[in-house]
Amino acid sequence: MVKNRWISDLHWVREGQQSRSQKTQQSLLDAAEALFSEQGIKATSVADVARRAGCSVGAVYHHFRDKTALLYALVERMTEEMRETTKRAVDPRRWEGATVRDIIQGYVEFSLASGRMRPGFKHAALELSRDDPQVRDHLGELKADASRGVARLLLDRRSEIGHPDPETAVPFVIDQLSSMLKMRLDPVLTKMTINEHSDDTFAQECLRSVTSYLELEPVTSESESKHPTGAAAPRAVKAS
Amino acid sequence: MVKNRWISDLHWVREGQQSRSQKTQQSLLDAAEALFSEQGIKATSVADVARRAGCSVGAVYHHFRDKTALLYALVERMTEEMRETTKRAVDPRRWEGATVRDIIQGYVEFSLASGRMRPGFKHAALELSRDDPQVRDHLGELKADASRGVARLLLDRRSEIGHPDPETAVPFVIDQLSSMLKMRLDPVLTKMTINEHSDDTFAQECLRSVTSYLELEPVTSESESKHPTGAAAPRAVKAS
DNA sequence: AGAGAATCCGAACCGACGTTCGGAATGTTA
DNA sequence: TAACATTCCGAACGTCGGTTCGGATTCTCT
Repeated sequence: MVKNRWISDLHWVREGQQSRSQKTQQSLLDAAEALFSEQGIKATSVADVARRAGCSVGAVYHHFRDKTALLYALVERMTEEMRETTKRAVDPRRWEGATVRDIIQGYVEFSLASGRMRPGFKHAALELSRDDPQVRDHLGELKADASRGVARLLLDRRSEIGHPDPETAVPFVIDQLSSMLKMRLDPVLTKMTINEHSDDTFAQECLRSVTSYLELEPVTSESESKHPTGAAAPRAVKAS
Repeated sequence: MVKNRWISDLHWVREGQQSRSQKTQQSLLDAAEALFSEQGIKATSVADVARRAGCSVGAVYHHFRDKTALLYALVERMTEEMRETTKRAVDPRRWEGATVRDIIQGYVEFSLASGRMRPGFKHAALELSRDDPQVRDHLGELKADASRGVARLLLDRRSEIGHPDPETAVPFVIDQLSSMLKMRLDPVLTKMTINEHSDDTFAQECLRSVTSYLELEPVTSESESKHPTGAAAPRAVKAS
């Protein structure tokens, strides 16, 4: 007799008793993530997931109440990761001594690099958020958190900013940058642009745009390359 | 006996003989467009379309070879419209005497206004282009055409531009603007921004950003309000 | 009016997919 | 090893939606 106990907070995911259970649960999640990101959510059947994970449909339903529970578990897993990553990335201590310019550059490079991880699944999550307002708000809040974090970093350096109204300008540039990055990172949306520059010139032009909009003082030789000292900020993947 | 003649160029849409036929074909297209934009493509069944159009499933299949034919016909209808609209919008004669600033402002206002027409269906078309590379390229080319049109208008006025490399800078700003506009216009993506300004301040800030990036000369009283003289450019819908 | 074509109807068909369930296989405990 | 729980299997079921098809209805032309 199976104790039908679902972990409500985790959206009807069963808590395994044996180590065997955890292993298949992970492989199910991995398989689902891969398939959802490759083919989309609706196009992936439960049988597909089971086959990819090397187990049966029954096993899927042993672990997850239904197909959407699998989805929610995946979204939770992903957002947890992202929350951690961005939390570290916008930690003020990490950016001590950095200029606005450094931060912007780091933001662009970081977004390009991290945005290219799990691109398909991020898209699948967005697909899910079309129908599910709860997921939409969840992801929106996550993104807004990150943006607010960067905004705080910049506003802490408002002495560098010549724009008359930094409270308006800073959120604006951040949205500006993240919009461009989203377009650039989405394989479908990319087709909608006319820009075909490498990541380097892209980052450079972003920097130039922000510099002039925020009216930062021009670069002096000594204020250059003030990247944070500790763990280096992730660099953009070089375009081939 | 029905002559089974499909119009291959129009993706297996039947050419009606009687006026009655054309009427139901139109109402089918209208119903499909409404439903696709409301619920998405996959979530809309053929029976739904038939019901909304006030006819039977059989009628649907009398006019369209299959469900995707209906889709293609709709995409074709939409792109035809868009092509016309943008062609008129970027006509150089329309912008005689206009400054770079005028054009940017017109572009933003125009995009805000036209982007809010049929938002759902545009999204559905994007959804379709996920799976169908042909549609993706088609829409991409359409968008790129528009962008190139605006770019040409701006490059024709390169004497106003202080940026050292207008060939790079102009496509960059256009992608920048269209990215922001896309985010602002997509109900899901909007959740991903921290900016909650009205259309007016948004347009204003866009203008400011572009002005400083392209290094345009500051506004003089006489160069102001040089909007095209003929048919007025569509204005942005005022935020309530 | 009447014959033949065009149009439309909707019940029936069919495959795909989510879900269930009885039992087999595997692990755990005594 | 015996008894019991956990985990897993996969055939079977029900639903849903795209598609088909034979016949009813409407139109056109003479």
